Amino acid sequence: MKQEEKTETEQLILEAAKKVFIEKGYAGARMQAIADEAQINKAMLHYYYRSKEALFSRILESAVATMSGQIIPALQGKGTVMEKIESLVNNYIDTIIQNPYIPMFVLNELAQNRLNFQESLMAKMATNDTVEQFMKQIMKEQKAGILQPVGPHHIMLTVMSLIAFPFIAKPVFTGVMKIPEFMYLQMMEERKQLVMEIIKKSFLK
Amino acid sequence: MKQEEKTETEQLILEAAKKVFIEKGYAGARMQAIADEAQINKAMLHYYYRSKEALFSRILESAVATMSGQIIPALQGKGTVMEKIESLVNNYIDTIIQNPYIPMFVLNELAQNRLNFQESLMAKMATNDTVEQFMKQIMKEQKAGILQPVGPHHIMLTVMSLIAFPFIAKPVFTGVMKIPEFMYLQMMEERKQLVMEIIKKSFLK
DNA sequence: TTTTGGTTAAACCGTTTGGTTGATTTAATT
DNA sequence: AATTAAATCAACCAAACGGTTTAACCAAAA
Repeated sequence: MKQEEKTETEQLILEAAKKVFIEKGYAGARMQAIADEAQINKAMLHYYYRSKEALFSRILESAVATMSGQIIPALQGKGTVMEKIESLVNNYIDTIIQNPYIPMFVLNELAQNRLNFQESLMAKMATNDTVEQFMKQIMKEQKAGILQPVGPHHIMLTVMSLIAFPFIAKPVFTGVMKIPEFMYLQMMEERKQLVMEIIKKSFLK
Repeated sequence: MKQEEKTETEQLILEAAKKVFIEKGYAGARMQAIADEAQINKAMLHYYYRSKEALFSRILESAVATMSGQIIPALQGKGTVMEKIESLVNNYIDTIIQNPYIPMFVLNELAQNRLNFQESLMAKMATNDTVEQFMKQIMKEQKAGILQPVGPHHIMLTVMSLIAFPFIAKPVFTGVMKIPEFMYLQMMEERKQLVMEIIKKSFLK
């Protein structure tokens, strides 16, 4: 067996852990539940990943990678601010439709700040000035009279709000308001266009 | 001692429980930690509130009451849709500034749906048709040509996104982006005006 | 004075937790 | 066929958990 590629069991564990950790959170997740989900023995979890924390940080990092993998490329390279935001909105919503629980998961861990997750994220951001560059581009286009003179932080925050919150609030729709799954998905698809209209009307001069 | 009003200890317990539950979530919260926070004995927790679940549901219900106490009144009575939204935005942001962890807490519990929290919320909504009435008002103003013809769900979702998400993302600002607390608060104050501008530009004809 | 109810600290209980162990099976190598 | 190392398992363990009980303490009410 090659050491480079993961064994089937390792993959099973990762997928099971992802499901359980995202569903229950770190404290609520049980190693036995992960083992059951992966249909393996509990000892295997510790055989492949030393501890609950080690396994968890793997899952958390892959979730962050999924998110930043959509955000960073969209904001890089050429193109106007609006073009980049449009790319961000489309890519991000598509990605999250397939992993709807990721935003809540990451924000939750960020809030609890288990073992300095905040600082490790900060370090990752520092080595990559994409966001900072994008903010500078916003200010440049504001001076050029293309964009409204609104604080760049507010613009970023607004975009993220419009994209991410609908997924965080998903249980409100499917659970409390009893809106069926397919209708919720349809709303999220419609949202790409709506969000862009909102952003353009709000921040374009 | 009067039975109607809570004893000092009961209040101490509730406040300690609120802090610990909101900080750590249900699974992560420890009864001993709540007792320590309240500076009382662990036995007292069970003396006043029978179990962890009972204590937790008290906290959860009060959090929901705080939120719906701002949402429901703002949407009732006379006034145009925009006037109601403006009242909602101002009241809600003011309330959440003082309880910034409530939205995350409630949405989190909704996502995990511990012991049918979703259904109990749904029942509470059904006995109060404020939201439904407000949606009808939106459609009426759309037919009257006051509002853009956007799905009422989208409008509600957009408003909630713009209001609630910045608080859910607070750790990103104060933790990852190292924005100081006072500057974050200042942003939230600025947001009342900005959010209304965005909503008016987006949904008013 | 006696009684009552809030309060405390500590010991205790049954269960569940993350984690370990040693033995056993599997699969590739010689 | 013999050897070896990786993979898997059931059983186990110490610690921590929510919750209970006990016994003593105290202030106010009866």
